[in-house]
Parts: sequence; structure tokens; C-alpha cells
Amino acid sequence: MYASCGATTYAHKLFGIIPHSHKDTVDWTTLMNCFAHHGMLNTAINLFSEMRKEGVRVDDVTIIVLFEACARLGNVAVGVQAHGSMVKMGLGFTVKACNAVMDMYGKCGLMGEARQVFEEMKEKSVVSWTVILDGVVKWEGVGSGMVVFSEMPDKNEVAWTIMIAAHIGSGFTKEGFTLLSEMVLGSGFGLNKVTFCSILSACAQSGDVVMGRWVHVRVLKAMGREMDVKVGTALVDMYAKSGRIDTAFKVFEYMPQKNVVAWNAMLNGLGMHGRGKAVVDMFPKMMEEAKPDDLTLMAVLNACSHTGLVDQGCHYFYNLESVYGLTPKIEHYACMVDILGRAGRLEEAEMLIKKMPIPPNEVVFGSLLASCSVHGKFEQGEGILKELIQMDPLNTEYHILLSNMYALAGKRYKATCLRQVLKLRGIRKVPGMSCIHVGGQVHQFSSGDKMHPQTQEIYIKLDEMIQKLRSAGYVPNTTFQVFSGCDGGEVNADEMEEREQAVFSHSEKLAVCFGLISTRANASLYIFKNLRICQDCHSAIKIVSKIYNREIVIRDRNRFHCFRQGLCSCSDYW
DNA sequence: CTAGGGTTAG
Repeated sequence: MYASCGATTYAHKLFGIIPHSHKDTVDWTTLMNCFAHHGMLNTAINLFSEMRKEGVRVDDVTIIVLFEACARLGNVAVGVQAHGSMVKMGLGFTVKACNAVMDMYGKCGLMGEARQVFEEMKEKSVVSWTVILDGVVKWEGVGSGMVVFSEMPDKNEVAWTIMIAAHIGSGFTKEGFTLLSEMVLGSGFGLNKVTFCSILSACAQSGDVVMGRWVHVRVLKAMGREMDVKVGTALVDMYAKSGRIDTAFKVFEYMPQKNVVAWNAMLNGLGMHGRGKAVVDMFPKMMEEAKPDDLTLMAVLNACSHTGLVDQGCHYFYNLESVYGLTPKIEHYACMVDILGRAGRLEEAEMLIKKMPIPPNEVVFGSLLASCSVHGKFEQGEGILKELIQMDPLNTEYHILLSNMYALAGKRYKATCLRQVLKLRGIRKVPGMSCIHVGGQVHQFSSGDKMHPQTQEIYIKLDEMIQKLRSAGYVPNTTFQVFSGCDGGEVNADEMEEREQAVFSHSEKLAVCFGLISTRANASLYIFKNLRICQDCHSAIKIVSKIYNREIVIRDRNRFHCFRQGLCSCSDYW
């Protein structure tokens, strides 16, 4: 009774008082189980050794309880030893006991042993297959997992979920979704809270709102108004990261209960969309309902930095401990350095780094370098780059950033040299890519891309667009277009032309053109870029949004830019 | 006996 009530210590004491002769297998097992379920796995394992010493008979449930404990604790030594001696004793293993043994081996990474038990089993249940599948996927990869999965005589929803989560988790989003539709439409399985969450998280990552909506419909069908907090949060995050911040807010408002994580997701979303004011306004409301944590303050500071709310940001940062009871972490320092740096207060930012009680990392310096680049402080930038290269020698972004700074200052020779250094070392810049979801398909573009089946139409549209832009007063900004072959002298007309062409065929412009020709008039365009949007594209797309009367939402590496009627939601502060 | 979830700095 005490054991099942969770009074472990009392149960253990009482158990000690009873003479050993009066205790049977069930008593011992009950107590072991009790310890195992209260996180006291070592005590459970010790109890098992004691039990063996006393010569008490070991049954099916005892074996299962023991191996479950070893699996959870990752205690291979005890598990392997116990299994070995049990086999020597000639103990009979039921299917369930074998499953528990295999699970232990699998969780500890001993797939050879797990497979051996599996091969030797005369009878295998679906669970046996699922246990092996889980181990294979975790230790041998999704590909090997697929082989086991296809060999399974019948598949349960656990097996399907393992495969779907593994695909999505390894970046094979498309394959994951294919499996999902097979599971739901082909095999008639339902989805549960766990599957909803992992799928929505994948949709958020890839910005796939079509799939996200499909899941949302199923969530409503399955749970109705009784929305689960975690599923609700996953929905909020998915809509926010797909550029639908208003929908995210609606889902958030309808959530019956909200915890810190839900608030964090909402505040983060608003921050990414440049709604710093909304974040600052919502924060006090949040405090009435939930206690803010590290991530909340990061979201708030981040929002301040992206909106230029410098004083507000300082206020939150300096009150982290006194008001919010939080110890400042390196992440908070990084946000603060960013707030000061973006606002041009570079000396203060550098002072803050010098005064930090934690050693600064590459994020902190990276942020400072970016700010130096924006504010043209190349001497300071050079110094920071040296630090950064030591911390992260293979990173190309920092070199490019500094190179762009030189280019901006007219020091094209230095800019070119820096790129040469990268080239000589064989380090290549991560290519910029832009994606646009149209008609349930993802269309991807790189700079100067001619691979798309509708390339011709896209480039015709591009020419038309550039012409319209020019007559609206657009002047291409080729400052950052550095060619490795140039000698740093005057730019001649031919090269100017070449540079302009390079800027025109940036991936985000191609994606916009494709969006313009493949969607109905006035429809909003949603584009995702893996790097930060470039200066020239930013000013060009502002004008595009006006002359074509389109809302264009671009998610770049850092945040969202929502272009509408010639303006951007970032207010050009980025 | 099997899977197991939501927020995370530049």
C-alpha cells in the first residue's frame, strides 16, 4: 500500500522489518517497481541483487521491471550481467521479457546484442519489432530503419510515429509527410498529441503553412475547444514562423490555458515580426498569468533590439536579477550587445563585453561585428574579426561581413583580398537560397538560377520588374557585389553592368518574380531565405510591394520582413 | 514490454 502511494522510504523500512521467509516474489517485485518509478533506479537494482542472494524466485514481471530500470538509467553493466546470468540459469523468457531486454540493449546502444535476442526469439510480437525499429533508427539511421519498417509483418501507430519523427528530425521533411499521409489516409490510424506536436514543429521549421493548416484541422477535430497547451503552443509557433503572425495571435487568444512556454512562443513570434511595441505591452499582462523565465527575457530583449527600443531593453537587462529573479546568461548579454550595437552605441557594447562575468562567445562577437559593419567602424571590426577567426576558423560569414564593410568604405582592394583568403583556404560561402511555397510545392532559387522549368517566364518578368523599379526611382546598390578578379581600380561601364546583373538575379528577386507570375493578383507572397536579406533586395522589394500592390513576407535568417505599400515592417532597422 | 511533444541570442 505504501509503495503504491509513493511513500518509498516508509515502504522500504516496513519491508526490512518483515522477515525474509515471509516475503515472496510479488513483494520484492512490487518494491522494486516502486523505486524504479520514483527515479530511484539504483535502489531498485540493488534490491534485485539482494533478492537473488536470498534465493527468491524471479518471474516475468521481475525481469521486466529490472530491465526497464536499467534501460532508463542507461546502466549497461548491470543489465548485461543480469541477462548473462539469467541465460546461464536457464531462466525462461517470455516475449514481453525479451522485449524488455532488447529495449535495454537498444537504449544503451548495444544493437548487436539486441539483434541477437531478436533473431533467437521464436515468437515475435509487434512490440518486439517496434523495439528493434526504435534502436535501429536511433543508432543506425533512418535508412536502416526504413528497411526494418518495411519488413514488419504488421505496423502499429507507434512504429509509424517513430518513422515519421525520425524523418522530420533528420531533415527529410517531405518523406516524413508522405509517411504521415500513408499512416492517416492509407492505414487509418489517428493522430495524438505527440504526433501533432512533432509534425507542427517540422512545419514551423520549413515554414509549410499548407501542411500546418492540414494538421490544425485535425487538431480541432480531435480535441475541439479543449486545446492542449503544448499542441496550442506548437500551432502558435508554426503560424508565427510561417509569416502568419495574426493567425498565431488568434490561436494564442483562444488557448484555454497558457503557461510560460506558450507566452514565450507568442512573444518570440511578435519579436521576429518586428512588433517590439506589442511585446513590451504584452509582457506585464503575461506576468499576471505566468512567471517569466530566461527565454521570456530573451524574447523581450530580442524584440527591443529588432525595434530599436534601446532604453526599454536596458531597463529589462539591468533589472534581470532584482525584478525578475533571473541570473543573466550569455544569451542575455548577447541580446544586450546587439541592442547597443545596432543603435550605434558600439563603445558601450564593447565595455559591456569587457565587464561580462562569463567569457564572451562567438555569438557575442558576431553581433558586435555585424554592428560595426552597419555603422562603418572597420578598425574595430578588424580587431573583432581576429578574435572571431580564432573562435570559429571555418565560419565564412564573418569574413564576408568584414569584406562588405571594406567595400562600403570604398576599400575594394581590401575587400577583394579578404575574399581571396577564403578562396585560397578552400572555404566557400554558404550559397543564398530563397524558397516560395506555391500550389503545395516548394520552389527553390539560388542566385542567377536557371534550373526552374519556368525560367524563361521568370526572367521576362524580372526584366519588366527592373524597368518598372527604375522608373519608380530605384537605383541598384552594387556596393557589396565584390568580384574576386577585380583589381581595386576604377569601375568601368562593363563591370558596372555585370555587377548590376548579379544583383538583379539574387535569389529573393527570382522568388518574387516567380510568385508574381504564379499566383492570382493581390495574393500575398511568402518567401524564405536561408541568409539575411541583402540591402539591395530590401529596397527593391519595398517598391515592388507598392507598384504590384502585393504584400510580400520574407523570413530571413533572423526575422521577418513584411513589405506592404512601399514600407517594411522592420522600419529599415536591421 | 514499444514512440513521446511545445519556446532558445548573431
